[in-house]
Order: sequence, then structure tokens, then C-alpha cells
Amino acid sequence: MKLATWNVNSLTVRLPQVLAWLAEHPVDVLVLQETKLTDDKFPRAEIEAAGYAVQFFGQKTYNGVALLSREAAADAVKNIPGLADEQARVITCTVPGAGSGVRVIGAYFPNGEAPGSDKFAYKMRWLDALREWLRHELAAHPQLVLMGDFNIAPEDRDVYDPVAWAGQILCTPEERAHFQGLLGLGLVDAFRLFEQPPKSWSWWDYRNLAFRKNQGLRIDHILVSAALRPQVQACSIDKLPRKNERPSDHAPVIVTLA
DNA sequence: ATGACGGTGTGGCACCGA
Repeated sequence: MKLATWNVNSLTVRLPQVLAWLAEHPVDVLVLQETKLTDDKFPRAEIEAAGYAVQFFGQKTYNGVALLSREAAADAVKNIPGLADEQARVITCTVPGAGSGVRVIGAYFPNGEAPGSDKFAYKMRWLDALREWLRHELAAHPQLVLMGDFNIAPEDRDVYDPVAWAGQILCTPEERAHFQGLLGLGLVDAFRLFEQPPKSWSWWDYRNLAFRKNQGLRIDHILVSAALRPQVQACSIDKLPRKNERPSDHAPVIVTLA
């Protein structure tokens, strides 16, 4: 079973690339972030024609998430129960697989703008609510995958220039503590279960020729629950789509489960 | 120190992202 996450930065622009990528990588589940589409404009027919069921939850201009699956997904939940949030950031479903099914959470974590800003405070509140909800969700669904654009670089080795980025947004101690808090629930960073190439990133700024210079951050993650950990066989970042014409600034991350 | 690139919107630049 393969699952993947990709921040597409506008599904309107990136739909052809998503369909091409799925044809090349027929994963069982793909979660998307930053679709930037209201639900009435979501390209459901095109995705279904490619052989995927899809759940989606969007808004105008910003945010927006979707969950594509080969088999129909059940028990969809939008956003974080218990958190009043105007922003469409989370889609959760149960998909067949790994025996009794897997609870899949696709999430677009807030950016946070800068430490001390209102948006940073929102990011902290959002992360608090996510962790509290996950505690219950894990109890109800031991086989769980949390994946998406976390907007957190967990460690210095996830940053091309950790000195320049020290204390900056995506790299603050508060954000990193939250990431560790998620691991504290029993989740594991699938990417770090394996030997990986040094300087592995999932996002490169559009500016400054960052991709050509491989100046990026690893902020897109796949976390698997303790119950699923023994089944994790591989995890990798596919940077090829970043070489497309009009690419997303993020690359997909893929995990393989037994 | 600044802005750089790209997407969206009732646009003609401002905003947001990371």
C-alpha cells in the first residue's frame, strides 16, 4: 500500500501535473494541500476519470485540501473537531488496507508568518488542538497516518542553511517542540526510518534559483502510528515534479506500507 | 536591508505563502 502527500499550490493550475504523476505513481492514497478551490469548482470528474475516489474541503483563494483514494474512503471529517476554524486545512478518512483499514489525515498546517505574529499564535492554537484531537483519534484508530504540509522543519538537518534559518518561521523551538509532541503520541517520521540522501528537501522557494541550488527545507511529512510502524517499507521524496514547467514549490512525499 | 517567484482576485497592484 502506497500513500503520498503533495502541496500543489493551486489545483486549478496543477491538475494536469497531478494526473500525470498519478499515472506514473498509482498510489493508493494521495492527499493534496493548497487546492485553493471552493467545493463547487473542484475537478471531481477529472479525478474520478483517473480512477480515484475523492473527498475534498476547500475555500476561495487560500488553503483547501483533498484526499484521493483508489478504494472508496469512509467516515470523512473536515478540519479539527473542537477547533473553530474558518480555514479549510484538514481532511480525514478511513481507507481500506493494512487489514482493518487505515485512518488517513491529510493536513495543511498554518504557515505562521513570523514568531510573535497573530498568525503564529493561530499556528500554536491550531497545533494544540491538533494534538489533543489526535490523542483521541489514535485511541479510536490505532492504524493511523498523518501526512501533509506541516510547515515545520523538524531538525537542523532539514534546513539547507540552519544558521540563517535559526529561530525563523518553520524552524522555531516552539514549532519543533510541537513536532516532537506529535512524535510523543507514538507517531514516527517515516522518512527518518530509512537512510536518506543528505540535503533532502520537500520545498524550495520559487525565488533565487533555490531549486537549482538545492536550497530547500523538509516541511512535508508522513507520520505513521506505532501500530503501522512495523509495516513501513520505504519513504521518499519525489523531487522530479519540481522540475516541471510551472511546478508547485513543493514535492510529493511517498510512503510504502506492507 | 530589500526583494526575489508564483497564485489569486472584480485586479491595473495588494495580499499571501514559506
